[in-house]
Order: sequence, then structure tokens, then C-alpha cells
Amino acid sequence: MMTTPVVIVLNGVIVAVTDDRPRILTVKHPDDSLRVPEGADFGNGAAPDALPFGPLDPAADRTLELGLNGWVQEQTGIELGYVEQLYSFGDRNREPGVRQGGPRVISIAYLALVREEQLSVRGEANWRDWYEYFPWEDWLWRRPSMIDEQIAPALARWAKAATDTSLRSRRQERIEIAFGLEGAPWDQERVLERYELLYEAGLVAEQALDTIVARRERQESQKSSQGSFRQTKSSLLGRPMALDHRRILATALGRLRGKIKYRPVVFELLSPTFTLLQLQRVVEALAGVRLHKQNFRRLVEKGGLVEGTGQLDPKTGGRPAELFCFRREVLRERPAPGIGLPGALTK
Amino acid sequence: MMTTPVVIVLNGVIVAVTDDRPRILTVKHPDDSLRVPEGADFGNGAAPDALPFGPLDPAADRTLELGLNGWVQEQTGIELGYVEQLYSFGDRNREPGVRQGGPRVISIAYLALVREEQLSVRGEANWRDWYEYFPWEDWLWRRPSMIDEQIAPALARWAKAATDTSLRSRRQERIEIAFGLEGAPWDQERVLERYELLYEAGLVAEQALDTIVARRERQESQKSSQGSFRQTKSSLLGRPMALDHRRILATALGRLRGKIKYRPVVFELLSPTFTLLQLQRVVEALAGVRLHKQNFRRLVEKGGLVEGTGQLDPKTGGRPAELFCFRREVLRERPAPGIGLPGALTK
DNA sequence: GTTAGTTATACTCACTTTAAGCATAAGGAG
DNA sequence: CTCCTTATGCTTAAAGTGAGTATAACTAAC
Repeated sequence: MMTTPVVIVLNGVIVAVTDDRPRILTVKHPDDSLRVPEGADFGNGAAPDALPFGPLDPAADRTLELGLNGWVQEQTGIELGYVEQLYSFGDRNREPGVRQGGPRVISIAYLALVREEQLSVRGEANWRDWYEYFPWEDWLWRRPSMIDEQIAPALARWAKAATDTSLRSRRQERIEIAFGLEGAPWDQERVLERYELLYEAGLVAEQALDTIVARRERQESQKSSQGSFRQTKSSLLGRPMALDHRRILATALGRLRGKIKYRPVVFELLSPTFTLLQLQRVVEALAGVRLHKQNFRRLVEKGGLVEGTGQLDPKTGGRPAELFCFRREVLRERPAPGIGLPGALTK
Repeated sequence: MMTTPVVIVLNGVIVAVTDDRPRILTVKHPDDSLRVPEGADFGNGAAPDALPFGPLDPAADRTLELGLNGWVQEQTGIELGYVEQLYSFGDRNREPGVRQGGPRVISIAYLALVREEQLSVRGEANWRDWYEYFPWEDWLWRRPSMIDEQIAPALARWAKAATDTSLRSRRQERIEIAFGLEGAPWDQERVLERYELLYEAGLVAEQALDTIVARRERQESQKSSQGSFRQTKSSLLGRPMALDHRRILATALGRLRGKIKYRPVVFELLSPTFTLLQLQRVVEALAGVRLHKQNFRRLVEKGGLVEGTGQLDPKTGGRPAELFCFRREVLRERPAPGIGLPGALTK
């Protein structure tokens, strides 16, 4: 009996905030177009966006992070600053196209934060607004109307499609909690839960493709599982990505939204000195929520997270703002120094 | 050129709380004694404690969690309830004994919570108080004196041993933040940071062994790196574990301590109905801190996390307590329902 | 060079949440 | 009956939050 070989792939979610928008670095994934069946392409027939990725060289790379740094450097020319491990994905079905007989792929995903200056990238890499992939997560302007107009009805249909009563009510509960429906509050951190619901309900392109490929490979007939249905292409939500990369991205976004609340990671995305409004805009961009300005100031200043430098910001329209910098001492003073989203303006 | 094969190992940190003490499931790791050089054994010559572990079968196990469940079942007879992925460890040096030429081992660690009833285990498995491995984390009775008497002085020596000034002050800052020295507060979640400091400073048995083995394999002479020194065996802290399992355990402890604050995971460790004091004791056991009783009650009750059942607890010495149960609806009402350590009694 | 628009920053006020206690209730053991 | 134990209710001060109002300092337009 031949043993199935294992391959480790490292994925990087590389985040920056430019012009008050959170961006992630993407590349084109040429191999992945192989798995797209004829007639069911990614909108325009081009290779889909992918997160930067590379194999771990089990012989050469001493640590996982070094491996990551290495090919990110090569592929994009970017020097990573803050790096943290996100999650390891290893389900067999995660890459339906490479499933039978091939090696088992385990992908270990990392989150990296870089400063906005570093935006020049080389090669096929592109910075993309991460809300293109998750339009329902962007509450900066207002609560996205697509939640009520598209998502809620489609998910409700999916829940009802469950014949089993307890499954149906479990689905309903998940939907309400994840999307803040029926009076439940919106929790900005539940990004992954929301994406997975949409995936299960067949509302994202990846699910459609996975199903098609899986079915073709199994040579099975249309034994569709409970409540799985085909959406028309036009109703699929958000910009798709290759393989399960959008799931990885959702994990990253949720993790980052949580982390800013108890660790001073935002500063990894800012230049060493910044105005309070710039800081606020970055936090808002990540959290996807607008904040109350005065309370935000009070929180970060009185919280000891920043300190004034005395210098003023040269640019901007109105009264010049003071430049602040991260106050390192806060690490010694408070147990979990972060930015607790003061006054998230829900109205 | 031969390619180095990759092997995936799944590690489980299986936690229960019995008699108000947090316990983890351990097994004996027979293979690991191979790596112990003669004369430098784990205290009594026996095989060291290990976390339950097993290989991923890349061909058979459809998902990582299924693989985990499978051999946990086999090895220990325990049915896992709540399971969450912790972290993936893949540094080349993590297993010095199996280093040159052998396969690259990537270990993916999981945290699992079980109810205390399930304590009967079969085979070589044992439940152990997790504070045996991290005595400095147990502040239930009082601030452990070993922090001031052993840890602080030894770490201070280690910091001073750095010849480079900036390295020295970075070490000092890490020490103060991690162990709450020099006026910094104690952050119960920084379990891993503390363990890693002790490891780097050579204060845990694992470091000593890793160094011996690595040196023997490199056939190198005593080119000790900056500030790495040998401790006498008696001054090594806490009960050691095989390989890097104590590091994994530290990760689990820190993660769990954080998670109870924003997700209702404690209830996975309790029977479906419990008194408020039982709940409090479990939280205290995990957090390693004693809490203010009245405030704790107020928080969990007014916070909507629990609801009374009307029944009274038969046992206990004083006035009978009401039995409560987890109030599932809280998931729909609050964004991050957890237990915010009300009134951690620091005195 | 006054006016309007813009952004920054200071301060207020009502309201909620916490920390820490005090006090009372309800059982068991002797 | 008394003491000990645990449960549970209530109080009070301090701190923190949400949502403003007011003022300051600049730019651009007329």
C-alpha cells in the first residue's frame, strides 16, 4: 500500500490600510483555473484572485514563518513586519480539483500587517479592498442594504429547505446570530461564521464550483444533500477567490477585528507618527464601523495608548492636528491594551 | 535529490475541571525517552508525561478533527465535546531527537473540553492538575512565592547576561510584562510568554534536554549562545513534559483563559445544571484567580448568561443553593457573551 | 479681510458598570 | 438553641460610556 504524501502550503493574508480602506495583497492563481469546469468560470474567465501562497520546503525552511517570509519576499518584494499564525486548514475536500490520488494538502495560514508606505509591489501582485470580497461586512457608510434585500431572504429560504425541524431551527439560530437579524446585535467579529453560512447556503461562487467539481469527480447523479441548491450566477455574493482562500480571508478579518480590542496591533498599520483621526480611520476601516470621534480620542489618550509628540501635521483642510505616536509603556501598565471601539455608531 | 517527507501529528489538550482543579489528560511517551541522554533523565528515569497524540492518516482521515477524535477515542475512551484548533507547531528544532534525515514533523494542536463526569479513562492515560506543569500560574491561594524567590532573580540574571544593551533591555521589558514585575500588572493570559521566557532562560527541563541533544548531534563544542546557561537540576521549574508538549499546554491555557471572557465555553466543563458557586469555582480554576462572590453572581445573572431552574442543590454544607443552567438565548442578545472576571481579587 | 467650511480639541452631563462591602436568609452539626 | 456555612440581596462610591455642546485653529472663496 502506497502512503499518501503530505504537502504543506503556507498562505499569507497581508493587510495594509491605504486611503482609509483595508487592503489585502492578492495574486492570480493560474493553476486554479484547471478546476473550473467549462461554462462555469469566474465571471470573466480570468484566473481568480488568490492569497499569496507557497510551499513549505520541509528540508530547507527551518521554521514556518521563515518559509513564509521567504517566498513573500520573492513573489511580492514585500518585507513583512507583524506576523501571526491564523489557522491550519486540512480538510480533504478543501481542494476538490486535486482530490483523488494526489497528495494531501495542509495549508497553514498567516496574518501579516504592513505599513501603507510599502504599497509598491512587483509581479502579479495586487492590493485589493477586502470589502470587495465581503461587501456585507462594510458598515462604514451604513448598514449594507444587501443584508436585508438579498442575504436574509436567501438564507431564510435555505433554512426552510431543511426538512428536519431541529436542523431548521438550528439554521435559523445561526443565521440570526451571525447576521444580527430579528433583534440580535451585529458582532463584527463573526466574519467567518457569516461566510460559512453563505457558503453552505450556496450563495457564494466557491460553493457552486466545489459542488460541480465534486459531483463530476464522484460521477454521481444529482443526489443533492438537504437544502443545497443552485443560485443563479447573478445572485452570488462578493468577489470570489481561488480554492478556499476566501474562507482564510474571513478568518483573518475576524481575528484582526478581535485583536485590535486587546492588543495594540493597529500601530503596525500606521507610520510611527500619526494624527488621532488617521488612527481612528484605520480602526474604523478594520472594524467596518464608524466611531464617535471625541470618545475615541478620550479612550486612546486617557487609556495611555498614544502620546503627543508636540509636532503638528502639515497637511489637511482644517485646524492642524497634533502628531501622536504609540506609547510603548502602556504594555507594562495595562493587561490587555487595545482599542475598545468606543461608541460604535450603530445609528 | 530525495524530498523530505512530511508527517502530521495531531495533539490534543483535553481539559476537565474536577474538585475545583483544572486537569488535563496525559499519556506516557515511550518513544521520547530515546532522546534523553544517559545521565540526564526526567527526574525518576520514567518516560515523561505527554499530551495524547496521534498521526494524521492523510489518506483516511477526511478532516483533521475527525482524525483527532478517532485516536483520542481509541487511546483514552473519551468522547470529545467542544473542540477547537489551537496552533500548528512546525519548527525544525522542535524535536531535537528526530532531527537529521528523518521526516519533517508538523504538529497541529487542539483544545478539547469535557465534563468532569467522564473522568474514567482507560489505558495509560492520566488526569493531572495543570498547575503541576505551571506552578507559577496558580494564584488561587495567593501569589506564588516562587515568582519572587526563584523566577524573578533567575530571569534577572539571564537578562543581565546579555552583553548587548538593547537585547538586555528588551529582555527586561519582556520579563516585567510577562511576570507582572516592577509594578506591571499580572495578565493571566500570558501563559505562553511566561513559559517561553523560562525556556529561553534555561529554567525548565525541556530546554536543558533540547540543548544537550542538539549539541550532541551537532558534535559541537560548548559555543554557548549569549546568556544561555545551565541550571542545576533542582532549580528547574514545574513538571516537565515530552518534546514541546508543555509549550502546547501553555498555549492552551492562555487561549482558554482568554476565551472564557467572550464566549460561554465554561459550560462545556460543567454538567447541564450547576450552582453559581460551582460555576465560579470552575472559572477560578481556569483563570487561576479568586473572584468576588457577590459580583460574580450579579455579573452572570444580570448578564443573562444563566437562568435559575427553581430546583435546589441537595448537597453542600450551608444554605442550599439554587441550580442554574446556561441560558442559550444570550447568544442572540449579546455580541460576546462571556465571563469578565468580575472583581478579580488581586489582594 | 471677512465669511464659510473644515478639522481639532476641550468640556459636560446623564447614565451604566464595576469594586467592594454590609446584611440577611436558610440550611446542618453539636 | 447556637454556631458555622453557604446563598443571596442590597448599598454606595468610583470609574467608565454614550452622546452631545462649545471653542480653537486653520484654508479657501468672495
